[in-house]
Amino acid sequence: MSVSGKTASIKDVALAAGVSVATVSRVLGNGPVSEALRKRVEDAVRATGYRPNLSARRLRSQHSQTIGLVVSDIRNPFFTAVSRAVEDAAYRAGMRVILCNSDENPEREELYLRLMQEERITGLIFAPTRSTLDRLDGLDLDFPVVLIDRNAPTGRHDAVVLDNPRAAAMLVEHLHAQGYRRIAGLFGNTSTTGQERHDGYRAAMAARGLTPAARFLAPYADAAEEAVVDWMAESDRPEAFVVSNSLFLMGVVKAARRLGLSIPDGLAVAGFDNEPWTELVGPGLTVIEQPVQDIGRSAMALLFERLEAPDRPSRRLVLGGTCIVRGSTAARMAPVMNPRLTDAD
Amino acid sequence: MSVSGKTASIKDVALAAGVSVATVSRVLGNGPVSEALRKRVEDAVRATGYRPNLSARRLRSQHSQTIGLVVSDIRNPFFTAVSRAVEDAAYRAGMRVILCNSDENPEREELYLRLMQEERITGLIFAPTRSTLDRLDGLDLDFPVVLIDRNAPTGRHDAVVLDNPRAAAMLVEHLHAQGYRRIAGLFGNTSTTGQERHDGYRAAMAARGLTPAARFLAPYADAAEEAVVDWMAESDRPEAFVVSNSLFLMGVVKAARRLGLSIPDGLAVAGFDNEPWTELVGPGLTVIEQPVQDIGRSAMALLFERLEAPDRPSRRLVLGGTCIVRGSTAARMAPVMNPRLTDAD
DNA sequence: GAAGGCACTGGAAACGTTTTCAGTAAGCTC
DNA sequence: GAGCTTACTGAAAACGTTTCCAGTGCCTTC
Repeated sequence: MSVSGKTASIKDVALAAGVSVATVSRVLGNGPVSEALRKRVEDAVRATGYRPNLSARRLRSQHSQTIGLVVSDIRNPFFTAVSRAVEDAAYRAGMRVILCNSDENPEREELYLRLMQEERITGLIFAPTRSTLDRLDGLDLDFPVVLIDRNAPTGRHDAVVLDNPRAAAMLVEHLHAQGYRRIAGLFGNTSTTGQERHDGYRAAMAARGLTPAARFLAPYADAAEEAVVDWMAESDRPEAFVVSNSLFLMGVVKAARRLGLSIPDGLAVAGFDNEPWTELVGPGLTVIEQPVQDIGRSAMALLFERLEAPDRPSRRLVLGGTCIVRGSTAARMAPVMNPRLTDAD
Repeated sequence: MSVSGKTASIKDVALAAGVSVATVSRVLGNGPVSEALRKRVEDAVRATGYRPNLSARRLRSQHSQTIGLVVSDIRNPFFTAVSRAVEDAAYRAGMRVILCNSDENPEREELYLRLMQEERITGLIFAPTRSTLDRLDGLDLDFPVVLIDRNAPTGRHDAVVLDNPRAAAMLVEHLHAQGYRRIAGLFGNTSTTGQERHDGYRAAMAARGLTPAARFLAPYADAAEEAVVDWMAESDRPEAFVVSNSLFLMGVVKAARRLGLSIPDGLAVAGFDNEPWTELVGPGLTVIEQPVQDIGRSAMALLFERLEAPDRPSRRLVLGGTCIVRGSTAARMAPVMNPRLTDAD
């Protein structure tokens, strides 16, 4: 196509077609142009191998057509799925996505927020750490922000989140109905999500006259594994664990294996995120399935609505999760058959 | 910070500092500026809340500082990990990444390649379909391309790939050493990767006097599950499967479960990609671990080297995989103990 | 004390677009 | 046939930068 080394510009096309640059631009933008000229320009575009320069276009039109997406780590399958949904929606709308991984690190978040400003993004989809969430309202960014997964109750920004308290409560309810009583909880210590799930867990336990026992951990599988191993050696050894993400789920399974406990007899477990493998591990793991697709799509939808009506009051979209019951929470063996029930306190 | 509604430009900063825009630009770019003025400009930058406009900067400087990354699907954990490594390397080098999912669809690849041209990216990291790979040499793109995961032997482009034939051979060797003989293979039918792994499988089988039996499938877990279920009902029922990706691995595990076969006694299996969950499924799944981190980093490194020396001959970096042995390929029970060995043909 | 060099500075010209504005020609209306 | 539309077209002015070029002082050097 392009014969010379340099990429063709709109000026070259104009020259080749014998028209002004304005006309070329109009052809490209479907402006009013006579059929004859349009044809000539289109031929010239093909002949020169012209490709518009998006930087120039963005600069002139003051529309970056770019949305930012800042998550903690794209390798977290929840964010992988959400980001895929966001990207699909964006490309369908003719926009690009610029993705950043904060690693739950407020400094990196700040860095990336600055980057977003420099890119003049039209909007941001953001899963912030608690620390950044607190500062967010005072931050005057010049683009709308839609929070995902995490959310401040104060909410100056739009948000789409799972009904975390309810979801955690569902797990407790289910375990309770299956006969479990000593239900421990493991929650992430960096995000509001862990907090909210803990709240739901705590309330559901209390409502059933059970004493909550929760620990907050750094978001790594190893942390959960260690916590479980330690905890199972203590006097208030739990019968079941409710955990707030899929990393912890892995940690619990590993711990059970290390301790030689079978699931669910030795240790029942339920958690979050219906990843493909949760079905395959042991007897299958009971999880809350998040509507990841929906979350991504809705975040984009909220963003677009916000762009159209910048002054409408902020909205908080709360989506329900689905409890997928599998073998890891099968009905508890009758208490009489389990001497452990009476060995402590 | 910014008091007026509009974002401050370099002109506003210049005004506020009482200097020319050229000077502001020099301060920003660490050009030669007296200490006094530098100070004044820096204050003005803070006062105005100025953020450079990257579109303008890119347009003027003719450096997009952007690298493209086109993979089939970011939800494939292999690509998730690679993309994360690529992004880290890019941001460290002060560049951005623009990520696209082709879904193994040549038309989308073409679309995104066009997009990349319009973004004037400095380089592309690309995992193309076979179809696009064939056309790639004739495509005159105006940026260097580094292929990952997939690769044409003709190789006009740099590439970093796993030693696929060797890796597949390792799995066959291992299964053979463990006593398995009827080793079937499932390979992806869209990429060169499946092809290469098949070649290695085939050669390793032949070298041991075993007859290869391979099927090529669309890259979905379901496809593998069905294939296995069907195959196990046929007369040449395999004892073990070598599969070319983690989706197929899931499919095989599901099939085994559906057929009531235990792993490895009823059916042994080994595959690719050491994802966290492979350790947790059944007795643990034997897999080839790819150096994903390395692949991403090396791709970026190759890209940077290419940018510095555009005319150097193309290079192909072949990385070795590690065979992680787990229970799914435990030594085969003695033939006499297994009546099935003699029931067919 | 003139000439040259050095260190900084500002004006203005790019970069590749879109968009405003002012034309021009043709077709209608009366 | 004058006056109005209508439908298109091109020149030129942005957009926010970087960078070239030409100063302007001031210090050396002879």
